[in-house]
Formats: sequence, C-alpha cells, structure tokens
Amino acid sequence: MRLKSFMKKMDKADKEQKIFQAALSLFAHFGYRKTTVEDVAVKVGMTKSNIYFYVKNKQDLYEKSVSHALEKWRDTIAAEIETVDSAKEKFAIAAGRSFEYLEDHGELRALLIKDPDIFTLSPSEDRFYEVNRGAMMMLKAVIQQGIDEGVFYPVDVDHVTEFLFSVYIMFLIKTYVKSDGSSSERMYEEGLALIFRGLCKT
Amino acid sequence: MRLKSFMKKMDKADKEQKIFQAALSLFAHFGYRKTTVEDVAVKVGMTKSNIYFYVKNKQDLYEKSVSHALEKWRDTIAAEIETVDSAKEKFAIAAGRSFEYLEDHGELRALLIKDPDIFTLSPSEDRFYEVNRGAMMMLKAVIQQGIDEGVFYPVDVDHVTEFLFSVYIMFLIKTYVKSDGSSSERMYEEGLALIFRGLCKT
DNA sequence: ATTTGAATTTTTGAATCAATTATTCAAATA
DNA sequence: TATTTGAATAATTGATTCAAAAATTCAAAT
Repeated sequence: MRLKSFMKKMDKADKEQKIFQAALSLFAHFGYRKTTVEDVAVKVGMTKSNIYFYVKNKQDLYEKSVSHALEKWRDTIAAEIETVDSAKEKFAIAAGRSFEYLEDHGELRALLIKDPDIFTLSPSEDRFYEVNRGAMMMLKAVIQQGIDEGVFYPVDVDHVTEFLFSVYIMFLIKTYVKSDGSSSERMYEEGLALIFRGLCKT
Repeated sequence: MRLKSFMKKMDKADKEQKIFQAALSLFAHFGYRKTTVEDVAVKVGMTKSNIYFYVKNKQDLYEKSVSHALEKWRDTIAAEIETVDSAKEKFAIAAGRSFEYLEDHGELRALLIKDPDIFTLSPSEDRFYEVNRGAMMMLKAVIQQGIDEGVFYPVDVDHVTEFLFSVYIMFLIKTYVKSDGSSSERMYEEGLALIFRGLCKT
C-alpha cells in the first residue's frame, strides 16, 4: 500500500530522531568509547542489532547523531536570520544567537568538550564539513547582501567569509572547548565590534 | 678569579645554545619520542649525562629548546618593529614579517607540524606562555601607540590585543599546522585588511 | 519493512617481560 | 669550583599474550 509505506517512512524518520537524540545524550555524558551500542539500544528501547538497521556502524551512529544536532543548530539560526531584513541585522543575529544557542544547549556543549575536534580550523579534516559548509554559505549570503545593499565594503566575499567563519570557530573553541577564566566574552564583543567596523561603510 | 668565572659563564651560555640548536633540529626531524637524550649528546659532542648538567630532564630540554627558538623569532620581529616609527607601519611589519620569518625557517615549521600544540588557543595550557605573552605585549604596545597617536580607534586595548593575537595564532595554525590546499594566504590578506580597516580611523 | 536472538568477529585492557632510554651520582678532570 | 664522565639504577616503551567486552552479521520471526 502506498499509504502504509508512507506511514512507515514517517515512523522510520521518527525513530531515527529518537536514536540520534538518545545517542547524543550518551555520547555527551560518557564519550564515544564509554558508550556502547547496547547502551543506546536500551535507552531507545530496542535491541542492539536493530540499531544496525538504521546506521552502518558505531562510527556512523556517532557522526549521524552529531550531524543531526549541528543541523538543528544551524537551521535554528537560519530561521532567526529570516526574521529580519537588513544585512547588518542579519549579521548581528548570526553572531549573537549562535552563541546563545550553545549557551542554552548544555548537552551539545558537553559533547564539544568530550570531542574538541568537532570544531577544527582545518576544513580537510572536518568530519562535519557538510553542515559547516552550509553554515558558512549562510554567512556568505549575508555578506553578499550587505555588499549589494551598499552597506558593507565590496570585499572579496569568499575569502572574507572564510576568514569570518574561522574567527567564529576560533571563538567557539576559546569559549567552550578551551575556556580559561573567560574574559573570552569581552574579547568576543570587542573583536566583533572591530570586525563590524571593518566591514561596514560609515 | 672573577674574570675566569665570567669567561666560564660565556662558555656555558654558548654551550647551552649549541645544545638547544642541536636538540631543536633533532626534535624537528624525528619528534619528541624518537629522539633520545643520547642523540642530542652525540650531535653536540658530549656525554648523555653531561646534558643533565644543563637541563633538568628530557622534557626540560625540549621546552628550553623550543622556547629558545621562539624567543629568537620574537626578538627578530621586535627589532624590525623598532626600525619604523608610526604605529601603522609597526603593525604592518608585525603582521607581515612574523609569517615571513616562519617561511624562512623550515626547521621551526617542521617542529610545529610534529607538535601542533606548541600553538594553542588556550593560554592556560600554553607551554610557552611566557614567550607568547611577550609577543602579545609587543602587539599591545603597538596598538596603544596607535591610539595615543590618534590613528587607531580608542578600543579596549587589552581585549582587542587578546583578540588580534588569537587571530594571529589562528592564522599560524591554519597556514602551517593544518594547511589545506591553502587559499589561506589570500584569506590572511583579506582578513588583515578587514581588521586594519576596523582599527584605523579614516 | 522491521525486529530479534544467537553466532561470529573485532576490539580492548590488563598482565608480563625484555630491551631501550632516562636519570642519578660518586669520582675524575680541567 | 665548574664541568665532565662512566657506571649503576630507575622508569618507560613496545611487543606479546589472552580473556572479557563490545561490535557486527545474519537467518529466522513478526
């Protein structure tokens, strides 16, 4: 039946969600090695072997779980950016809300600390390249819009985007992964202001 | 004898230099684990046990060797900064020559690749904090001078310095430690231009 | 199409041991 | 006195083994 198979697909997507959420929670608490596929299965109420119906192997389970969380993050910011019109406002929202989101999601934060290489300065060893590339394209669109509107300097969009995204990753690392006493917030504000000034025509 | 003990001190400093250079070269080629204290001793023409007259242990040998190289780097830039007067010029020299120096010193570069954590975004886990702090203070002085001269915006010097130094470290990591195909140079130019624009009054 | 239990393969961690390497130090030297 | 050495000791590493735990497969069941 068409309808039935459609229903089943929904179920499957739902179940995948459940698995990814449960897995993320465990990975965040205990780390990759200390969480077993069986732990995840138990938490989600199925058998170990059934997990393999949804993912290729444990590594795949991990990557899909993290990707899923990162996509949710990115899409949340994307939606918020859509609520305003001007490039300046969009830039401010992207910069501000990205951090607030992480502030509000302790589990994701815990995961970043367990596995600091989730954010890397090296695209070629970025295990979540696709998600991050998406985020970067979002930023690029904002910058391009600002240039088109004539409020941003006509910079080299690709390289400036890459630069700003790297600075963003740097801030994430400094704030959540290698957080010291953290005058890091103040540094973020000052650095952002400096960049904003360098980006906007007066 | 006063004179004699003075002479001996010179000799000692010389020999330390020799040891540090030899050690750095070996560490850069073979990495920390694969180079033995004896390798260093042989290369410098003394006995293994005599190395311990100059350093506390192998770890100390490594740290002193790297610190020594980093200090030389920093002092070279410091000297070059002194050759010009204006804050803008000093900033440009600091930004440009730091990278060129590394470009010219393959052994130091090789070392960075063997031990990527020499440069960290986290001051609290920076094994070479003192040297790096010195470099940061240099940068801070330039920014302060620019503000005093009235050519830079009156920014929060401490936090902006910290920000710029972090960006500098980020570039080093991206360019030499995690270098991809490296459109990294172009990104550096664009990012630097953006920052410079955000820093300088028009 | 999804789930399961049981079987199989792979990985991990602890334990052992020999060889290598780091470190100490009393005696020698300059 | 400052520096160097050889010889002795202590600590670390790497290879190997092996049993337990965990990952993965799959034929059969729902």
